[in-house]
Amino acid sequence: MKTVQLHSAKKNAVACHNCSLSELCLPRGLNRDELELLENSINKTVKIKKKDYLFHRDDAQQSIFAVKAGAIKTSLSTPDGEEQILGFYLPGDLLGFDAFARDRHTCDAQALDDTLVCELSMENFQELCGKLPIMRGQMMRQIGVEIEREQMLLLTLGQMRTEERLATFLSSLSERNRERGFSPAEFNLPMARHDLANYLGMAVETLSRMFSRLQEENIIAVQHRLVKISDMNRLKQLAHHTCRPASDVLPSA
Amino acid sequence: MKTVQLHSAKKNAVACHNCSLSELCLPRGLNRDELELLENSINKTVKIKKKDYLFHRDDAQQSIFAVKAGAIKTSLSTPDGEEQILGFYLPGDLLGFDAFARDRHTCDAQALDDTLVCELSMENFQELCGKLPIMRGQMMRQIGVEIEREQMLLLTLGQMRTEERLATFLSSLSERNRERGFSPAEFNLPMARHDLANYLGMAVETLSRMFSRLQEENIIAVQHRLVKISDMNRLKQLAHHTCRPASDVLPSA
DNA sequence: CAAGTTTTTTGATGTAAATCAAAACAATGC
DNA sequence: GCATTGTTTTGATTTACATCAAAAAACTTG
Repeated sequence: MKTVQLHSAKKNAVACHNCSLSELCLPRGLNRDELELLENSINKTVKIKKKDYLFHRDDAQQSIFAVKAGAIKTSLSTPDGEEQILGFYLPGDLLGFDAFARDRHTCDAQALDDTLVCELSMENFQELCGKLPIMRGQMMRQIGVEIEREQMLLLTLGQMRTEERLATFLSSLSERNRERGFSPAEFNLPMARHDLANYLGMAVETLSRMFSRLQEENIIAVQHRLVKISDMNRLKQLAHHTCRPASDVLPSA
Repeated sequence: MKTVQLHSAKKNAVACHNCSLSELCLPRGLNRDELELLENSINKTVKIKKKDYLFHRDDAQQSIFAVKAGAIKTSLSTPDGEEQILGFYLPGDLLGFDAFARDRHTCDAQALDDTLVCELSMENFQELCGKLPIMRGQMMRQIGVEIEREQMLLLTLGQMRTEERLATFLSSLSERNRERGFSPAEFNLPMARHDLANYLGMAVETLSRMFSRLQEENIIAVQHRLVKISDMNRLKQLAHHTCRPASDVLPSA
């Protein structure tokens, strides 16, 4: 349960320009020298075992991380032990921006599975941002993605009821898979029910019931962590049109 | 209800080094030339009337804004017209970072009252970030503040009961006032009940009942938008869930 | 592969908060 | 001043979801 020792393992390194995630990480328009500068700045393939922490709340910020394989969850916890999961980070996602306010992380980051990450030290991050405007733009874009993600979750927690929350989650995970060239209709959930329920602000029992409900309605088929979406249209309907109890059909004023 | 025409009004400008918010905006350690560069980059005192929009969702990002007087709310809305308020921006707060992901704003920003903002165009923002590492650091810090703020709200919406949510909100507004040299025990709420209820993810009626409850318990006294905190300890106890950094030391078990 | 542990699902019941309804209270205009 | 409109509070009722309880799967481990 201790934070993993980083700044290690260069073995098994894959150069950025060969990495399958390069389209996500690498800005276009870097010349040879700039690319080399970037490659030399990154500590490749740090390994984190399942349930180990990438960082803890109040840790001094060392780096920005990019997930290469596996999955990370970030969470805040309260003095009395309640936690709120803030995000799930899958291959291609960047994390660590939370520490910008105080140079210390504001949340915990724990591996949901054995995980590989690239590490960009803050020192190198600063240097890259100073020297390469393109890299700075790319980083700003990633920060924007982080802010947008949190805003969507706020909308979900604040306005939707439980079935809609799950439909929204499944729908956006499906969309994400599609964007990355995986099947949008069939995929494995990277997290346990407990974590997903917490993330979506509901009890595990409620989440389970909502899975059952979507299954009964023939919108999805679930077994364990495998989800098959059989009626994408209806799923997206549930996710988009908030089906208010009484009047779903409002006369357009 | 139209987005205000900006890039105007240099009249009534107050130079940055004379502005009462300078401690919030200005990084330390800028020399004469650097300060001048900053001052020339900023379009001062743009006026927005109550209920006008500073920007809309999908607007191309023109600028980063700093609130000088008044108040701004940002919100997301769903296709069916439900909205979720994401944040309230008071004097000294910066907003506009949401657009980093796509160069377009992801939310709406509306004035809750007649409001003054400073405007820093993205062009100048980029230039400052490139030329002045100190400014870049300051901006990164502000982005971190934004991320942290959203994370706290996620915890609030996901884990707390309604009374706790209100207690947390009042407690942190009080804290904010204290930090800025205003009374932590007596202040005016900058927003209507409707907006606060939405922000805190509850019905207006519930919010009203929670105000009444806190008043019955002699923790606060409210009349309209004026709030007096009569028992700060008990308020903070109720807001106990909230994890704040170093300053928040709770003496009780 | 049986025995234990953890995770997930299903069922019964309780409750916090939403919704419905209306009064009290401000703000605005003529 | 009184009517008009919008905001906030209070009360009665409903409900979506949490909680409690336990069975059923699914992973462990000897």
